[in-house]
Amino acid sequence: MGEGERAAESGGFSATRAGAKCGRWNPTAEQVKVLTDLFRSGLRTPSTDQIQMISAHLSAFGKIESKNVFYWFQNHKARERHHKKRRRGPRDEEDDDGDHQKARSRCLASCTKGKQDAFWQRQERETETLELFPLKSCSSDEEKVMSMRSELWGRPFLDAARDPPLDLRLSFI
Amino acid sequence: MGEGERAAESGGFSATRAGAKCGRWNPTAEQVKVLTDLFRSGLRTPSTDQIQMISAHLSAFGKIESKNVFYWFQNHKARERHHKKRRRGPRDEEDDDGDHQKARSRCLASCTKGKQDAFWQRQERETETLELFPLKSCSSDEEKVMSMRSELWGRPFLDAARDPPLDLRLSFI
DNA sequence: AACATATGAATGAATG
DNA sequence: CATTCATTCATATGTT
Repeated sequence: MGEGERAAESGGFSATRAGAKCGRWNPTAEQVKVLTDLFRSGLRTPSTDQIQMISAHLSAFGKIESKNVFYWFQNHKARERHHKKRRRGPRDEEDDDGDHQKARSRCLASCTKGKQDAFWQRQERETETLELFPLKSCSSDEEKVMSMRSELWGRPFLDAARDPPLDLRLSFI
Repeated sequence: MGEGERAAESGGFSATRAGAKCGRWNPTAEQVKVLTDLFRSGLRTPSTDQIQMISAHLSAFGKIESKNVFYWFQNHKARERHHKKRRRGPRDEEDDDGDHQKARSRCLASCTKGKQDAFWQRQERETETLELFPLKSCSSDEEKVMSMRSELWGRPFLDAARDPPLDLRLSFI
């Protein structure tokens, strides 16, 4: 935030200065104003329709697409949350040099997830006798029913070792 | 930025950057190529066996797990589906998608924008604000559907600078 | 210019 | 299959 006003508009039809470069959307001050207002009003994850409406309204101030609105809310929400965490009082929290915010993230939540193995961890030995014991049990057995829509394209037990990478295209469809 | 973690793509492609930090899978260019190729070939929801095989093949290009393949197809399908809003003639099956490889090597994908249309792009009607595309395309033809689903937003407001969009705040929350 | 920061854009991962 | 969260990449901009 801070310099929300990139360069302000020069009056009439400024639209997108930077946008003229095919690059990314550069919101105008008015657009940011409205978006921020909506956000502060409690809107966090607008639905598709909301996005459409907001985008339509904001197009009055310059070129804008629906995805811009979507991204804006996503980013704003995520960023607001991560900034909240970084707020340490007066030099407490032995944070590093007190600058890098990306240092340690929620990595643990992603790493430690020894969670339930989904179906993609198919075990070959399933051919044996029934050995389908849910190791964890008690918990929700994550059985992805999966469409199983394979049209019997067969299982050409292709050899994945010495193959050109493109030839497998013919194996699946 | 990071601590120079991204300096691994000097060579051909990012090697084992995914597992460097508990992070997520970072597909290589070849992997993306194969996956995209499979997708374009018609594969939408690979079965467990297919996932296994694809993963096995793709492991030749770098570290990969079955779940990565699974998620990749899920995401790709979901994000490609909403761009499926094209209501054009029966022809034009150009699902040109093979340009969305960033490969993490260079900033080549600045304007490429593989157009992984997501749901926020449902019925983007491409407001006629300022059609200023100096570069080649950078825009998806799919966006010009100009759905007239709402005459409310269908008006061509180009100079609605005086229109206070504050009232829409009450409409959403 | 280099550097730092803010932020738009993209996508992997996960959940319902 | 949809919706959302998390993380990263890329770039515009401001500061030194």
